Amino acid sequence: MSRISRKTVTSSVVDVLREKIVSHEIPAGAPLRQDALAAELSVSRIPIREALLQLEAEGLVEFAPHKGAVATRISLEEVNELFGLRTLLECDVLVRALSRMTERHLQRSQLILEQFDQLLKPGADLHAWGALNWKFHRSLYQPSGRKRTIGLIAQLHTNCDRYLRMQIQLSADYARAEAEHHELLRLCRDGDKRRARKCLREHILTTGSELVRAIKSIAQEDAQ
Amino acid sequence: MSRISRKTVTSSVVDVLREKIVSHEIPAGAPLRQDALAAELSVSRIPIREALLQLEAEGLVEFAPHKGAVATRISLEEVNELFGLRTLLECDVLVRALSRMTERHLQRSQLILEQFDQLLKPGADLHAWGALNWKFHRSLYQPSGRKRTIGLIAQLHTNCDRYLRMQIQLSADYARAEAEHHELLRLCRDGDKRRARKCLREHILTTGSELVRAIKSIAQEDAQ
DNA sequence: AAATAGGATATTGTATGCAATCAGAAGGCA
DNA sequence: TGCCTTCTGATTGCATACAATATCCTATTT
Repeated sequence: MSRISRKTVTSSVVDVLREKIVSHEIPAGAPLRQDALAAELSVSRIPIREALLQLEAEGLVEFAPHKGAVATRISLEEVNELFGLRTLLECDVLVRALSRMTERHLQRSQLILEQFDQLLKPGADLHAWGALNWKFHRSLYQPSGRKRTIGLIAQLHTNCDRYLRMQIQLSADYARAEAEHHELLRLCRDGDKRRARKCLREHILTTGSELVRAIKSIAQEDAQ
Repeated sequence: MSRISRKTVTSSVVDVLREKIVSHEIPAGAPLRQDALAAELSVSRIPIREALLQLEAEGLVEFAPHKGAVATRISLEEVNELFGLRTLLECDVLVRALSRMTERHLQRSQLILEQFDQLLKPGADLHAWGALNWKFHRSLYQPSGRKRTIGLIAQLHTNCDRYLRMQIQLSADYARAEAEHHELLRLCRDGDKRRARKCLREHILTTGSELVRAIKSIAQEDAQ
């Protein structure tokens, strides 16, 4: 069942670096020295370079010829753009998915939500939370069959996660997200396209604006 | 003015291979042997590998570990999805751009359209046509300031171009596109968001469905 | 003292070579 | 014959080594 899939060194490096960047272990703006990373991960620079190229495509890294890679720094405008893109793409694909959604799909999504409930208590393993969140959203979109769109959305989620993890004050927002997930799934079960779409739209946009607000307040504290 | 920008070998290889794929000199489904390409372009396999990774991110190539890269094969559904995505993203970004569009922007777009007129006569240098087409669209979207979105759209255009070039019977469709471009620019000048959006939407969607129709008829001929 | 040129050092870009893996053919066994 | 194993050639993945470029420091000049 579980495919053996020989992992290449490069793909492992991609995963490690992605997590380091999304978790801010590598902070935004930090230069990514190939030698240093190679030594740290005990590999040569080739897989490091190839990994950095892939991360550049994901928007987590910027490459400058002969100067090296840097973890992308993002502005408030770009956060807005990211969440705007998510709204646009996810609402579209959700509506398409609703036309083809079966009981089976709904049950799968329900199961993921139940895993969520268990996760929330111990107090926020952010990595697991982000992964599950994406899994839930993806589960809703998959019946649409729009693989390319879903791939794009996946990248947007990775980027959004990175900034969501800047917020320390979690419980309130995550509880809200949790409630909205249940509401969304209920509307999908009812097949109410219009309301489901609206619910998703607000789910994404409020998350985005909460984030922007939090970042702004952090920035103000720093300025003092 | 024009930055010197030392081109790396890798970036040249990316350009060469992209053009080969988009122009169908490398046909869909063809395997891309690293050694062969390296020999052909007189470089080592390293820049070839790195180029293939970038092209994978652009959706022109698929990489399978230990098996190598293949020029992506695309289905009719995916063509539909591509044009659907373009519609969604481009209409959104156009509306945003219209709020900030100045006379300067309009003039720049106008100039590009004039270059178009000259191009059409000699009889379709497809590469130049695609490049100009993108330049015109981008010019309309740039005032939005949505860099990330525009980047995504750029990739979609590359992919669409690739399939547009399957159509041999050009003049009719390109003349239509040409007329629609003028119409679109006029509506932008008027600041008529609703009509401009609708015009763009139809511009993209009809191009897409014409393409699908053409591909279908080709496929039918082949089947006989 | 400020600015500039030059060179030393750090870092990236690319080539070459070897190891790991895959695909297909040859051969053994039921 | 049909199926599984083993081998061989082709191909990719990765490490090492070298070349090209950028960056920083210093010395020199004005």
